Amino acid sequence: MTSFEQSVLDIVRKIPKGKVMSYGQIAKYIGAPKASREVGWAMHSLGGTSNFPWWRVLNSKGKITIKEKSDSGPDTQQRLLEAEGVEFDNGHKMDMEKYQYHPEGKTHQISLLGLDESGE
DNA sequence: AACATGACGGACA
DNA sequence: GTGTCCGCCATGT
Repeated sequence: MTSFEQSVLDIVRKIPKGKVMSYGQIAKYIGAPKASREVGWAMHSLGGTSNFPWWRVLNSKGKITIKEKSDSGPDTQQRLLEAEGVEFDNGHKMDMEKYQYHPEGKTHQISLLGLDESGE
């Protein structure tokens, strides 16, 4: 486990319920803006670890680009997100601007969505 | 060591 | 808005 992966896990665990972050955003937050693929690889390594919110991570387009897997596929990820209140458009995309989590940027008035951001 | 691939992202057409 | 290409970085063959 590299320090990079450690950082990724640390950040992803801080994403509150009902919110998401993009691979590139996480990489940038860590200090390696070009290592978006590394973040993706880190998630791949975890391969559906249930005790960690891997599903709150998607690409900058708000699209689930995860590869089709048996245990943790795109369907599973979308289902988990919708279960947290994330609305998907056309059944496969979501409003990134609306649900993206900003660790430092203080969450805006997301409360109007009716989501309980205090729920970790 | 070299080449191909990938849970990415941004620039272009 | 969609499809393709190129750049990045790590891994697998």
